[in-house]
Amino acid sequence: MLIKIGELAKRTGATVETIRYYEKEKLLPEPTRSQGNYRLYREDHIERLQFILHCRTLDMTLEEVRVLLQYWDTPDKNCGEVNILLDEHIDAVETRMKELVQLKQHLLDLRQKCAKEAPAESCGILHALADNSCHLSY
Amino acid sequence: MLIKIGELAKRTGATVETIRYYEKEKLLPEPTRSQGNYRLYREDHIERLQFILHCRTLDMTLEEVRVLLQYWDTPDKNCGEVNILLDEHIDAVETRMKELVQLKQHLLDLRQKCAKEAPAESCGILHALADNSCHLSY
DNA sequence: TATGAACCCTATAGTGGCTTTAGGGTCAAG
DNA sequence: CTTGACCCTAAAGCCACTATAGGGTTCATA
Repeated sequence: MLIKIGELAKRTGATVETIRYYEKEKLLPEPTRSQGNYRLYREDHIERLQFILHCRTLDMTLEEVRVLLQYWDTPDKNCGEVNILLDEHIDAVETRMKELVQLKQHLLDLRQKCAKEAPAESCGILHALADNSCHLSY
Repeated sequence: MLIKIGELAKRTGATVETIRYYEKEKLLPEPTRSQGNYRLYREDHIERLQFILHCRTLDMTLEEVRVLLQYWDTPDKNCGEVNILLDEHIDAVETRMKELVQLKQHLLDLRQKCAKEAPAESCGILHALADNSCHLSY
């Protein structure tokens, strides 16, 4: 059961362009072609693309995905590095979350400084952003 | 009191390259030059660069910064749009935070699936990532 | 048989916000 | 007079796509 790229896109939620991009990046193997030079995909292509897309919804970089796919392709290798990669990724997400909590507080503080419309000259927000002794910077 | 680009970088925490980039993007005005064609900056350049850098630590895009700088440059304009821009930006940060909370939970769920090292073949993480009925996707 | 719409192809450029590289010039100290 | 720290420009590279230009294929309908 062979499907064309548009069908693969529909089934996985990727765009056609993204699929071609992943092929160029060698994350997906080159599929066979039809007489008219259309790409023809099999089940295992669907599964592999879904693997990549899952990783991407988890905010992994394509480099991280590449590492995971290597394990995927060599099933008898020890998967210890998979755990490490995931732990590091969780750390990165946590760090980013903490940054965003700080960030949001800074933004709320800043927003407080100009409750009403006024000439920009007297706008507390612009003054706070310009103030170099301001404690907004990290 | 005129300073060269390296000194400006040191005082603001930007890199020399970023400063030149902001100039090319017309966020910073072209400074005067020394005889040897070195850029020479004044106090107001420092303040303007700090304004931009503050905005960037608040994760604003350079387009957003450009809007704010416009108010900065026309002090008698009404600052209402500044408030709107900031409110929208706070919304965006909140949205991203919620996404990251979800994301982290997904990652922790996933990490659970492989507590110990094992051949990749039997690694629960890889299986979960490949499983197309997996509920990890958004 | 002609034609039109829906799909497919390649190659290339653009996005944002820098960073890096290549290949130089300037300037003060030793 | 040379060394080293600094400065200059122009262009390419980064990531993960997205968009654009300019075509070719396939299939149903007129």
